Amino acid sequence: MDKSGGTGVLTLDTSAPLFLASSLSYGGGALKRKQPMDSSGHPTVSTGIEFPICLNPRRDVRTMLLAKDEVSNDDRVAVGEVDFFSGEKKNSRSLVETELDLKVPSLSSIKKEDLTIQTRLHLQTPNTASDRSTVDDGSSKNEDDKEGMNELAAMQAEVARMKEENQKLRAVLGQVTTSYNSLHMHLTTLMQQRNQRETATPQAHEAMVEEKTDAKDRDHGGVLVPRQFMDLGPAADDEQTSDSSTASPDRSASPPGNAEVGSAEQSWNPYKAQKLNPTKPADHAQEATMRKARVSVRARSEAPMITDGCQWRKYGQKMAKGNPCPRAYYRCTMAAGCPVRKQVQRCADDRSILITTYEGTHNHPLPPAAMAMASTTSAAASMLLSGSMSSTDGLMNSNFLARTILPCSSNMATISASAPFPTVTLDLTQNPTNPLQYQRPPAGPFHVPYPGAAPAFSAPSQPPSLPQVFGQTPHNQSTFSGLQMSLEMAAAQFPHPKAQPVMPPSMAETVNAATAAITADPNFTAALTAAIKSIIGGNHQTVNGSNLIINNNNIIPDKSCS
DNA sequence: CGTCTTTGACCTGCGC
DNA sequence: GCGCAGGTCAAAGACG
Repeated sequence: MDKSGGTGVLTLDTSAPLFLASSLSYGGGALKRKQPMDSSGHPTVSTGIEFPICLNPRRDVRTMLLAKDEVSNDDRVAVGEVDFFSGEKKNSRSLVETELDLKVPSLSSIKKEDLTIQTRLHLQTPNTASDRSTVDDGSSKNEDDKEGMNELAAMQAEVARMKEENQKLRAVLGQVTTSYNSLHMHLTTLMQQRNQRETATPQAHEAMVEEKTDAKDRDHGGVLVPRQFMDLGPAADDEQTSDSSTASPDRSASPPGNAEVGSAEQSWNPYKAQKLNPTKPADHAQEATMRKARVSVRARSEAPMITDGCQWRKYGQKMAKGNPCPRAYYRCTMAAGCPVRKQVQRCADDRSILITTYEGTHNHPLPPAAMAMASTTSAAASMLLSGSMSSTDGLMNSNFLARTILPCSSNMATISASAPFPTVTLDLTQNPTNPLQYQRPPAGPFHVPYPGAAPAFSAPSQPPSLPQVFGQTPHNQSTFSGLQMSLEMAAAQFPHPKAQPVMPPSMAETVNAATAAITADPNFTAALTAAIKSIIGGNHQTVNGSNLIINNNNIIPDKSCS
């Protein structure tokens, strides 16, 4: 086992199936066979492919990896242990697992849950070596067996208790996450208003002051979310129920005086919205920004479009300049007035690559299969909105993320934040050398709620679960080659000289801020990670929109696709 | 008959 | 102001 450059990439030998063990273990157990040791006497696993493990380093998450060929039937021996919190390779004590160990038949069935939430308990006798020698001696074997049985029984009871505690902690984590989202969105709103106030005309400034006052009043009501997300939240649900008879949700059929319906329409069509309600330019600017935040997915697929769990209706098709393949426009039809749209277009150079660009946030409950994209796009939208914060904030966040998300790195190229619209690009086209496919994690409290949505809204009829990888038809399955948060990019603030000629300072600043905001947000990280948690492999980053590829801090123009 | 797709027209923003 | 490109609308047709 090795750790690779502080990126959290574990290098493993996959010639032997791995066991991902929980951390409940105790020393002093019988070790019936030797394990390979490194020079420092620590157990080792020979290197092979890179196995990215995405963890939130701010949580004390530790993972042991067991090589199957190092494990006997009776005793499973931990051959390595990495502390993801510090990034250090811990003293790899020989540990004997208990029944809590999560044994999985292969890497492909490792779940994110296994990697992110674990409870740790070390009950280690003071002198492991003496225990080992005692066991190996065999003279007091019966006595040891009895003690072992007693310990085992105690451990089993402890395991049950810890499982319960773990569940409680998960619930708390979910609540904290929700609260954080709400606060974050409020902060985002305030920063938006500040930025707009700085650039607004005096008249607009006055309007902003009034708007802020109104917002303050609303804040006293306990709702602290940007306007669009308010509109797309429960209020939008109200619209959905009250206006469900409307056959065409995108038409301007909103009756006068119905502010919520009108705002939903506004978010859908900002041009009409400005005509309908020209008195609040700040709101519309913000809505437009939110609406324009995009998530682009590049995946290899022969299908006309990827299956992401949502229902879409095609409403247009255009020939885009520089691409012989037409661009199709779809809108979400799972609920009336849902503002989410997507564009589907094939890459000009490689027509096997399907580029799907999502825009907007769903205003309705989603099936688990659709949660991946929904979480990703909604989180991206909110985080990209945060990207408009000052560069100082972006710098702060980038440093923050550099400290915190490095272990979350994996090998896929994905991040983009660029003009004209802030965009996150998930490049899933890199052919995976290790096409691992995670199973969908079990439903849990940790999810990315709709940004700014009240708890009531985050509890739809179908409880949100961790996003499932949006799938392809079985015969034409897209494989994610890996996800890579733009960690090095943000942390280094584009230090490489090559970056300068191709990226104007303002653009770099924008990308930095957006990237920092995106990656510093644990929810977005979680959403993105979960959305493409089958990602493993590849090793480059892209900054799309600005047509850049960022690879190990080198920024090069991306002319592959239009 | 309802839903969805197709496709030309229209609208808007932007650069010149 | 004009042209271009991106995005959207909406009528017509296809399909089950």
